[in-house]
Amino acid sequence: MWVEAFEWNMTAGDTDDSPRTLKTVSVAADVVEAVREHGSVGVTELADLLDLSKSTAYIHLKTLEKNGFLVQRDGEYEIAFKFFVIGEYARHRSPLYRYGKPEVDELAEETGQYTHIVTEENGFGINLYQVKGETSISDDYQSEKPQHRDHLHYTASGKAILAYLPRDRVEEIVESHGLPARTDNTITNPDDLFAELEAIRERGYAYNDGEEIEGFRAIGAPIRNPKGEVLGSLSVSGPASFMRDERFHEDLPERITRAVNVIEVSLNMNSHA
Amino acid sequence: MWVEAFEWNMTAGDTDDSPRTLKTVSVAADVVEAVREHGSVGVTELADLLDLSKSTAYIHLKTLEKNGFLVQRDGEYEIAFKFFVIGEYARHRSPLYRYGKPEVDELAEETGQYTHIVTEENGFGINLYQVKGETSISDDYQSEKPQHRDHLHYTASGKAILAYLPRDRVEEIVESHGLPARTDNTITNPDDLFAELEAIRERGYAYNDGEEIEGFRAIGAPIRNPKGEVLGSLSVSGPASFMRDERFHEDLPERITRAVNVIEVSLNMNSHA
DNA sequence: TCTTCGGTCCGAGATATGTGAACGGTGACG
DNA sequence: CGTCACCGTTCACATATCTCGGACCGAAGA
Repeated sequence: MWVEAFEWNMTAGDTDDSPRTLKTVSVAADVVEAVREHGSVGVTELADLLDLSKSTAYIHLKTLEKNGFLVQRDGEYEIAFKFFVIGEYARHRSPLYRYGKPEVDELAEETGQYTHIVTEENGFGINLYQVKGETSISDDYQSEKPQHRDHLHYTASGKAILAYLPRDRVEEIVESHGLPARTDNTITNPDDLFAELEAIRERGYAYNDGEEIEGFRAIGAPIRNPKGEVLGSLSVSGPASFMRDERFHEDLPERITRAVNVIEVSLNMNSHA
Repeated sequence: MWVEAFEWNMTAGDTDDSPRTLKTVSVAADVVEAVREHGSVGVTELADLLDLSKSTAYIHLKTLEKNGFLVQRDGEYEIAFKFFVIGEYARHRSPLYRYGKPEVDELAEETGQYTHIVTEENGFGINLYQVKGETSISDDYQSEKPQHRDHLHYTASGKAILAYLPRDRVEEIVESHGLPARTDNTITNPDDLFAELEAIRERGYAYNDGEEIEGFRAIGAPIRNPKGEVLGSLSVSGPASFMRDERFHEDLPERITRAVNVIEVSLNMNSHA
């Protein structure tokens, strides 16, 4: 019996579902990530950052530049707009975006608050589209540093999605990404989370009461296909002072659910099935 | 004597300005490109597409998936939203976007027409931000298939940029990307282009009269830094019926130039220099 | 002028990559 | 119900390719 097969370098705990992967490409991915984190980097800087030899760092940067993923500005390498172009392509390809956008626009107009459409990828929430309503306060909230990828467990949209994902999928996500706290109200305990998700399923939509940002509330409802699979969610968020009483507990939920229905109908009609 | 070193695969004509590049990474880049072109691909399909062995195609797809650049949906691989996330990051990092957006919004509001902010990368125009004004016709124009990367020579914004790039840079661009025609009015001759660019410099802004889309006109003005380098451009476009007479020849140019000035001032103020 | 630091380039050796062939599962079709 | 065809997956091997250290070069600063 061949025990040798177990000698692998995988940082203990890694499930060994390992189709061989290309090391060079993974390094390149690390380079992109590093460049993104640091905004702009030079050759030596990157080498230190990733523990590569200068020559390796150099060759990687040059290759990524040649392929259009990085550009040099003032001698330093930066993320190229190619990512933006491809990203926009991916977004516009998504039916959720295409059919969701009009509803988001309308909801934002009506409520005057931040309105989002979110989907899930690799256990994170992707903020596919977001509109800042007229009444929305604080330009700096999400305007300078917009989070286009975020944890799912501390947003209304995220929880709305989690509530309708298979339980084992949620467990996987919790395990791999954890439940980091953003405020004192953030759910950080798996049991609490599952209870919350159950409540959401009973209610049909999710609340967020200061779990991401102190003083901010949100309501999010899942968008599902006929098979019951969740594709994403629609949510409205605003200051607690605005999200109160009937508006928070009746009007908005009703309005959001209606918008979701419209989106779901559009999705089904156009899903040539 | 090892002559073998000269056997290189570079498709004859390739200038051999060869900082060695990573073949594997370039293949991965090709894979991404292929997936984007085809929307979604399977293993065998990709192998045929790029003349790879099935196993190689497989390994590349898996690697890109593991690194988050591709996702599997219904068994086929697609572009992941990671591109969108990184792309949004790049966009928001750009001062041109940050300081240009408010002006674009305002201009679109005032004119009711499509308003764009464009920058250049690798000889192409990148549509950093675009708003569809209230009066803008035809939802399908650029709504289903938004071009976020386009040639520079047949748009007002593009020509405004070209006019203020160094001449040899423009020649490079023309040489590598050509001057493909979009309509009968598209400038397809380098000499004509350079004459046009000269006219733009004298005028201070660029016109587009049906060179991209029949019946569509546009005005674009360059956004420059104190050193005189062009960073991008601002443009308004609409149907010829709207872009006429004084509006086309005086009011709009004046209005756009004013907006450009505002942007330039913001840029300079915040360029901690 | 000398030093430092960053980017560029090279040869060599280790190893990660590309490949073809084989396997297993699934759906189509007779 | 059995067979075929197709697709994704895996393996072991030969070799092309990556990584690395070290050397070079030009610019900036002391």
